[in-house]
Amino acid sequence: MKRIKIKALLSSPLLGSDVLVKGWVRTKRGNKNIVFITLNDGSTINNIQVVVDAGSFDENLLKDISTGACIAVNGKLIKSQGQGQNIEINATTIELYGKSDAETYPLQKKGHSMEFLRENSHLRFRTNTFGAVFRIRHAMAFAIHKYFNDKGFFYLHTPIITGSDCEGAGEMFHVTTMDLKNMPHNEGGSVDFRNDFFGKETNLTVSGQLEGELGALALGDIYTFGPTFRAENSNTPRHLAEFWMIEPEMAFYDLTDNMDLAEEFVKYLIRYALDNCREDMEFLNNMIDKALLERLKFVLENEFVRITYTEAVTILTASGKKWDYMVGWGRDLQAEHERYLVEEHFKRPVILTDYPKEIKAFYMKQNDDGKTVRAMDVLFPGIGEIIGGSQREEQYDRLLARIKEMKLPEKDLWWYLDTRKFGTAPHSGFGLGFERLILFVTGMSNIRDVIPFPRTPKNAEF
RNA sequence: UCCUCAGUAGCUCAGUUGGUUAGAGCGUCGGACUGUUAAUCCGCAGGUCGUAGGUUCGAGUCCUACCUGGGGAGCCA
Repeated sequence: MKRIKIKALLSSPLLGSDVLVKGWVRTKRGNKNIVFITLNDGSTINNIQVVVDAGSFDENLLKDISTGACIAVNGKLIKSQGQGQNIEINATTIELYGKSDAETYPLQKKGHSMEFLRENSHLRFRTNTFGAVFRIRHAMAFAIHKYFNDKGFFYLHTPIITGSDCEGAGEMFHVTTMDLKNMPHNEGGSVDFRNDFFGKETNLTVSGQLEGELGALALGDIYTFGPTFRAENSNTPRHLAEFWMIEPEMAFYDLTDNMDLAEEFVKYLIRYALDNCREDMEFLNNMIDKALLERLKFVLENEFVRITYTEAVTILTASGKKWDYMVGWGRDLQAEHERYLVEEHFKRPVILTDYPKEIKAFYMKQNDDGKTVRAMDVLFPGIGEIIGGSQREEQYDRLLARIKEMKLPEKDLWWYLDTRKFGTAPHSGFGLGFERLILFVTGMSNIRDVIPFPRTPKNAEF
C-alpha cells in the first residue's frame, strides 16, 4: 500500500478507505482500552488523529509509541466521534520505525522557549512553529524564483569564494588551504598567499553584486540568490554571519525603476505567503504575533513612502524629539531615526533615497549636486533596513575618481571597471536579506529562528 | 564590541534584610480512568543553585573575573 501524506489526506478525505500514513508522534493519551495518537508528518501543520483499540495491539508496542517516536499506521479513514477533528484513522496495524526515549527526548508536548529550541536546532523542525516557519521559508524561496523567472530575469550564480575585498560590506572570512599553524610570511611580515590554493588571498563572499552587474550588462536582467558571509561581531536578533541574499541587477533601470521593482517584488512575496501558506500563517498569527496578518495586509494595500535623505533629515529635525544620536545632514541615520520615520511619522514602509555620498558605497551613481548618490534603503517596521540598493555609477571617469578618493585597490577592480569602459549602460540593483524578509512574513522576532542552522558569533553547532 | 538583564530539577520559573533538611507547575516514571484534544486524577523519583575565586560564624542570596543566553546599541542585509 502506498503512503499518503497527511496534507493530501486532509484536503480530500476518502471516508471509509484504507490509508497508510507515516509520521512522528506529537502526543499520545488514553487508557487501557483506547489510545489516541496525534501524528504529524511535516507536510502540513495539521495532524491526523490515530485511534487505537488497545486490546488488539501488543502492549509493549503501544508503550514505545511516545512523543517523538516515528510510526507507520495502516487503518480505515473514518469520521471522528470526538470534537477536535473531522476525520481520524482507526488503526489496523502500526509499525514502529523509531522509538523515542521519553526520558531523554528533549521536546515535550508542552511548549518550549525559543532559546531552548535554538539549542535543539536539530529537533526543532518537529515543532509547530518551526514547521510553519520552514515551510514558509521554502515557499518564499520558490516564489522568488517564480517572480523573477516570470519577469524574464536570469538566475546568475555568483561565486561564493571571492578574490576581491572591494565591496566593503563587512569583515570577511578567509578561505585557505594553508597550514594555519605554520603560515608562510614574506619579508614585510604579512602572510604570503602565493602558494595558497588560489595563489592569492581569498574570502567568502559578502555580496554577489559586483559580479551580478557583469551579468546584467550582457543578459539584461539577472538576480542572484545565495549565501553570503559576514565576519562581523554582530550580536543582534537581525544579524547572521551566514545569511542568504537576493540581489537583482537590471540594465537600463534608473533609481525609480529600481524602487518600483523592489516594492512590487516584496509585495508579491507577501501576497504569495498569504495565498499559499494560509494555515501556517494563521498559526503564526495566533501563536507568535497577533498582529501579523493585519500588518502584512496593510503593507500590501499601501504604497511605500518615498522621500530623500534630505527630506528625512528635515522631518527628523522638525519632530522636536530628543535623540540619543544627533540628526544632521551628512550623518548616517540611526536605528532610532529610521524607526521614528517608519513606525511613528509615516506608519508604513519607507524608501529613503539620495544619501550623502560619504556614507555610501563607491559604486553608487553620483548626483549632479556633487553631494549625494542615487541610493535607496527600504525600511520596514520592526526590522529596519530590509533592502539596500542603488543606481550604479556607469560613467568610467566618475567611478574611477570615486575609487581613488576612497583609496580602494583600483587594480583589483579592473574587471569591474571594464564594464564601464566597454559599452557601459545605466543600471540599478538592490539586495534583499532573505532572512529579514522571512522575519517580516512570519512575525518571528529573532533571525536565528528563521534559518535552519544559524551561524552567529560563538555558535556553529550542528 | 559597548550597555543592560538573566543563568536554581528534563522544561518554565519562585526563593523574604545572608540563617536549619532549596520550592512550585509542567514533563518523566508508577497507578486509576471505555472517546481523549498540550486529557484528567493519585503517587514516587529528580538539584554539587553557570564556572572559578573572595567576604562571612554562615552564601542560591553580597563582591570580583570569566562563560553562556535574552534585550538594546553599533556594523549592516
